[in-house]
Amino acid sequence: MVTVRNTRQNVIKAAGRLFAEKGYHGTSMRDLGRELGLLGSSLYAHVESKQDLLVEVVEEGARLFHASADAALAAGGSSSARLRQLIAGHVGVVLENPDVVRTYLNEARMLDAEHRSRVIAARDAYEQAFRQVIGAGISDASFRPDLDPKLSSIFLLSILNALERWYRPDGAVDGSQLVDEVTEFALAAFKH
Amino acid sequence: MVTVRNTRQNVIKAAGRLFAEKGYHGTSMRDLGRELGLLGSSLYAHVESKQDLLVEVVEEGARLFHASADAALAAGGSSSARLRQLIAGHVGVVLENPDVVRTYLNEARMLDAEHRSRVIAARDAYEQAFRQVIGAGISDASFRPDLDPKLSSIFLLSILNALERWYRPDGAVDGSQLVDEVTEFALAAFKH
DNA sequence: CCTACCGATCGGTAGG
DNA sequence: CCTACCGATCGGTAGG
Repeated sequence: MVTVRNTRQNVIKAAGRLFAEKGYHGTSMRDLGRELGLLGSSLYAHVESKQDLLVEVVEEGARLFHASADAALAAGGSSSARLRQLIAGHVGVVLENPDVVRTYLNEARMLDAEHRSRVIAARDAYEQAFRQVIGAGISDASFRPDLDPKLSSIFLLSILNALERWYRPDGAVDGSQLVDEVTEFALAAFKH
Repeated sequence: MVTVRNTRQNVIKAAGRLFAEKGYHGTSMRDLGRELGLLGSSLYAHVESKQDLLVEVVEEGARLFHASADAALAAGGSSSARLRQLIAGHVGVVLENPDVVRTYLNEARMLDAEHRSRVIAARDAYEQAFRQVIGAGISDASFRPDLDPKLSSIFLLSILNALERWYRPDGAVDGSQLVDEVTEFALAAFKH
């Protein structure tokens, strides 16, 4: 049996796991210490505060989604191709980082006002990427003209953000099928 | 200035408000007492425990959605008419009971295992109502034949359950417009 | 619904 | 990362 020293990074990772599972306020520093094999008070050698841990996890979530949207838009292609990339990227972020994503989506509201408003700004920017691609698809007649870019981006993101609530990788649907199903559903709603 | 005595019902209502806003674990009995103008300890004249309050709020949420689905299916009509009723009913429940719904959707996982499994069963039954109507719509050729009833009911419910996260009644979209927009989006995804 | 508490647990610190 | 704490707050109770 090997006993390994913890790093700041794996403390943050374990915090994401517990925040996702039991919520920020439902997780004590002693819970987190137990998860890592040390005392709650020892965590302060790695982080400044409990809030600090939440900030780190949530900001990682924001970075992941931002990077995904960046890559999707940089890939170029038709508006529907870019929309497909946005969807595939989002599903990938959710499936590969379930704890970070759950904390990002459900616990960000527990942040202090300053950090929370930065998260809201990041989410708005992310939603703008979806809205612009949908708007472009309407302009070039890929999508139906009566589509509302704002509402339809919210509806699509509602589907994508809810994945964390029900999708289990050991179920009947694998990751690439999931991308296909969400994409087909969205494009069916968007087309003429 | 009048000082009114509290009832069990308005204690539960205030609990829903705070649980929705700050989360179950983020709300103390003293917070709730302050909200009602009494001491935290005085709440125990109305309820047995803090968990008891969560149970009451969450079970009310389950009842509201159950009643909505019941009414929608009892109204009869074509499969797409029943789907419209399910959607309108769900939106109505969310808009008229935002605190109860937010607690039902976000805090039910904080319940003890026994109550939580009952909530999960109630959600499954509710999802079944959507799934059956979608299945009927596929059978009678109202909806496209390649639609997956299970996944498409989840996608539609994702949109409906996310309303609590973004919709504000003082915004640009009113309740009946919201029903129309969600309905149009879903039916566009379902049609041939 | 208040007074007066209870033991347990919370986030966090000093010093090593 | 541990020892040994700290004051504050937690859910809850006895008795009125």
